[in-house]
Amino acid sequence: MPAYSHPDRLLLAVDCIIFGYHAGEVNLLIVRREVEPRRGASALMGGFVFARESVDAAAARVTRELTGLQDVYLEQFHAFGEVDRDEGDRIVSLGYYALVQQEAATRQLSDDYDAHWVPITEVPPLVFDHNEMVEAALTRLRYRATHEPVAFRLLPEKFTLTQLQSLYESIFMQRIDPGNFRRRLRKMPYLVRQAEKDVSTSRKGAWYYRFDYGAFAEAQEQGAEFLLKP
Amino acid sequence: MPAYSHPDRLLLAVDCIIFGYHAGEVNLLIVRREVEPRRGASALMGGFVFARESVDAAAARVTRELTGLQDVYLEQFHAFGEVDRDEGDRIVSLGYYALVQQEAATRQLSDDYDAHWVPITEVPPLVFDHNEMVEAALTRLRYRATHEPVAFRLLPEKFTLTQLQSLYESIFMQRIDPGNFRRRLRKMPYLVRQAEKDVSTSRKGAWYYRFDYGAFAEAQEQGAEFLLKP
DNA sequence: TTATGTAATTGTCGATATGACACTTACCTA
DNA sequence: TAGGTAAGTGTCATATCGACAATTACATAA
Repeated sequence: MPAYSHPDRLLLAVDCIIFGYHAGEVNLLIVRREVEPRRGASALMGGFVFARESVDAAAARVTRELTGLQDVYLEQFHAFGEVDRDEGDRIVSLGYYALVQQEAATRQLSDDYDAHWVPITEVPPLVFDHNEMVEAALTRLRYRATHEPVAFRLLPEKFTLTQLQSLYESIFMQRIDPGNFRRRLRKMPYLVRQAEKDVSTSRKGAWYYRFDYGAFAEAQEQGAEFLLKP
Repeated sequence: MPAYSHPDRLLLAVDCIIFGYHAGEVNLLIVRREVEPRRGASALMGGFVFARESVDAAAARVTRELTGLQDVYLEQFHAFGEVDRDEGDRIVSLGYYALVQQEAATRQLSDDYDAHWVPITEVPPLVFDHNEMVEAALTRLRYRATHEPVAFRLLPEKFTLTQLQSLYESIFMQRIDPGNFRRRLRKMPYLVRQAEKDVSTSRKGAWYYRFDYGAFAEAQEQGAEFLLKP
């Protein structure tokens, strides 16, 4: 079989869709391309997969290079492999999306890439098929945020239920009824109320909550399933 | 950036998890490996991605080589990229699952690969991480079959509702209440009853149905969403 | 001191969906 | 013609849902 005897070797890359959350909006971290083709254009942060590096490790490395953050939540969501998707060499790219705490990432942001955050509602034209990648990443994030408690990665340790609602409104780009949303939250024993309130946005103040991963693991063992629809 | 100046070139493959359905069971098409390492062991059908071929096209080609079928439903579901996943050269592999009509595929099956069907409940040990791939493919298939009308690809043109239920029972590996399942089906205007009955499994006979893709497209435009839970 | 406004939070209620299961239908065969 | 079996429908208590009203807490203005 010729396919096996003389296989072609290809360039394999990862592109990282890095999501943050700030002031009621989910944002996307984009960079200015440093290499030809399309040098200087807006793009996702990416990099090649090395021969002795797993693809997950490559995504983690690329994310770390830009944000300085370790242990970031990363999910691979799709491989993009049209022959002409890149304008130069043929490159197959694995799409990963990352969920980071925007404040922490911004603090350690590398200066080498001219990176900046843009709201996901105002993503500018990006190179190649990167806009398509962002859409696919959002689609996957929406699914994941509904079925797994991953969205909390975008929030600080302590957050209010109103913040959580705003986050979901931004992810799903739709308004959510506060009463119904909180009814769902009230049934989650792993959302534990803290002793303090956030008094920055209202006179009454909103209770801080924390996601208790231990309690969640316990609930899961009892057969409970996370489900949080917008 | 050294990553860009001297990128490594890798072997990129596709592996196809080919599902069929026969006699109440979802089956998996596996082959005997023709090349080292692990020549002769059971494996998924796979092949390398050529330099001038999209990854989707590679998956379609590999599926066609084995089954002789064109226009097969294929969905890419995950890229497997651990460094040591293959025992020989380092190969990154894209997982695709295919839904085929088992009878049609079996009729045209290539003799070159010693292929045979095994029930998904009795998948033997496969080479490398191929068992993991099968599990991941099933997980994705379960999601897709719930939210999109793809499972019909596994059935003949005309099928009975009991057959459809058996198919879903096999995909989800759980018993389904006939009354409740049929209540869901009854609300789908794009499932059209034919004039004939299948009298092979009961004295009463079961009405044949057909999935009307035109009617489904219409329903979708009206905002209807496909949802069929087990 | 009290009224007022606003965000936070809880409660209500009719409509709809769900799971468990009983019931009916059609038809061949003993 | 009685009985068995798969096919197919109906019932009902319970859970869930969306829409929206009502209440709470508290700082500030009057």
